[in-house]
Amino acid sequence: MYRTHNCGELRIEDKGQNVTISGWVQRKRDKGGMIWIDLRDRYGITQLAFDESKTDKNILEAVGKCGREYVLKATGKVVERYSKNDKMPTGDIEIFPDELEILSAAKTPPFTIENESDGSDELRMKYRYLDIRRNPVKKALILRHNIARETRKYLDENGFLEIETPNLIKSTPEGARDFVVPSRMHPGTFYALPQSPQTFKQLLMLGGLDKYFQLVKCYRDEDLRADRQPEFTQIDCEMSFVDKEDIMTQFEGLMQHLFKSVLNVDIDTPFNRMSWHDAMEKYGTDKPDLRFDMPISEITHLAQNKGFKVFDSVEYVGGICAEKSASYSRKQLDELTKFVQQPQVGAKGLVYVKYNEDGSFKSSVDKFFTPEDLKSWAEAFGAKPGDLLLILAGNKQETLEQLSVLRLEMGNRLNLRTPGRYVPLWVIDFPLLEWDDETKRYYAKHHPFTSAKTEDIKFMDVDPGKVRANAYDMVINGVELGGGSIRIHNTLDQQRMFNLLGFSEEEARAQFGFLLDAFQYGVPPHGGIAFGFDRICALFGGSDSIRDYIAFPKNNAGRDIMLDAPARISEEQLKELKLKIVDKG
RNA sequence: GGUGUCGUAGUUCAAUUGGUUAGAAUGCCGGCCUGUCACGCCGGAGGUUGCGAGUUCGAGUCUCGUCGACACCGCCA
Repeated sequence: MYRTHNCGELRIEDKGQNVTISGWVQRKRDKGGMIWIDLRDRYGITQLAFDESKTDKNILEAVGKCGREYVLKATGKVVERYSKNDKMPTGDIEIFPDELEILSAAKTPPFTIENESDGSDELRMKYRYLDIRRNPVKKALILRHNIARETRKYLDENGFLEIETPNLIKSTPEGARDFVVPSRMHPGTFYALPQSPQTFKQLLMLGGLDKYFQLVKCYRDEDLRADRQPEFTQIDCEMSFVDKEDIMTQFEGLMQHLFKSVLNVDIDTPFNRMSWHDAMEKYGTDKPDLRFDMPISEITHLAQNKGFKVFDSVEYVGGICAEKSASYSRKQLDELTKFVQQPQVGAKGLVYVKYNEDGSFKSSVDKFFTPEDLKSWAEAFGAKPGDLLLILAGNKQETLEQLSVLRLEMGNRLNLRTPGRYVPLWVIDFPLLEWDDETKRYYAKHHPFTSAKTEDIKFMDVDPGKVRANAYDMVINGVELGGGSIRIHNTLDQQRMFNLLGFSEEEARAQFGFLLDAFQYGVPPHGGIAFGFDRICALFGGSDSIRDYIAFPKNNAGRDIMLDAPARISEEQLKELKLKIVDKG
């Protein structure tokens, strides 16, 4: 037997028991005469003690060999410590082993297995199995497990069925790039890995299953980000005989349950709602962080025709008001200017107006504007003495986006993005379609199965860009956690949608014939939502990167540096698949 | 596809802005120490400064290329 107890559970009450524990050597302290080993497993650390004058010679010899991360099995009596450690749960006791077995020797690990490791990200990813031994990584994976368990519990209790859908499916032209898998039995043809089980879950509704969910891997062959992996997990859900309100209420409930059961945090329902249009105008983004307000105000009409060419020559002038920041130094303002001028942000420059405590103004454009002008701006911003106005100008769309980035930066600098505080929001009334200038056609903003708002259907033929969708995104603290829609549920509307997207009837049939056929056999009105499970984990864990919550993530370039994947395959494999590599890049 | 930052002992970083033998901490190895728990003390080993070219009397430092890591833009219905 390898253990009677784990390394985290023995207490003073267990004094006198004969126990066996197994684990890894966290640390060895040789004091001369006395030697201690901290033995670690998933549950904690227990100290082994060895007395050079009393412990068996063979055991001492084995102890001498032990280095960090050796795997040991130790049997002995639990004794009360002579000097206790109140920082450890097991700090009152230790074990004097009378048997010790080295189960596995270990090379010295390339980085320290401590809460604050000395290893870089790259090194820790290469040796991810060692990294996982560290408490922060272990905790993140436990958090992920807890969120998964509570998701299943809530959805089960609400009548949802977890149903698996296939991973080898068919490539579709819309949306993200597909990962593709060659078929051996049908040379020259390919499966695609699903970007989401979208059509399957709709067919499950046709199948009458009513309420479906799945914790499901999805795959998108696009470039990575801190919050984007090529394979990721969704909480994918669909319901029948529901409208938008039913779904929003149901999944506010899920989120409320997760916050309460996993973090013991109370969040209020119903969540606030904001139209996509308002979000873009007020915050420059469709996923505003509402832990702080600092909305964007437009002052184009106040700032133009006063002789300042930069403002006169543009479509849009607007900015944000940072409270109590008029005392910002030249250096800080230069930093902000540099920040917005980074190519990633792309602003040409930054105009500031300090609304001083004494009511006077100091700005970078004093040459062009009178104090009265600046006062009118301050009023437009709702600014008070002591506030700092930060103003950008340019093309409207781009400037709003730049202001949204600047707003988040100011939120960070002013510590307004409080960790542990959660402000949920539904963003609704998304445009159904997006015009693409390059290909001169509309694309579905969400996906081609999303229905239009009834009152906007009249614009469908005359001004499709104006049609709003029955879609909703859940945003918490500026993170887009999930989104969904009420689906189209009749053949005619679906065909009209494919038409708008430029599909010929034949193309629509070839791609989605099974769905159009299915729609002829009695379709319940239905809709659903999908959450980024990894993002929920990162939000709950307080991290910006989902990699910390994935056991074996891919790096920035989509590689698994532990496996060294992707990799070449053998000539035999290629032959079997009837594939030929023409250009190795 | 593009932009930016970075790359120096096993590891994390430094090197006075181009100048002697590239340092520190930590880890590792050896020795001492009977109550440690980030133990302590003494000693030791450890380097093709990612790789390649160039400028220079002289390059870790400057230039170009290349490879890699990270963040972002494009992309992600």
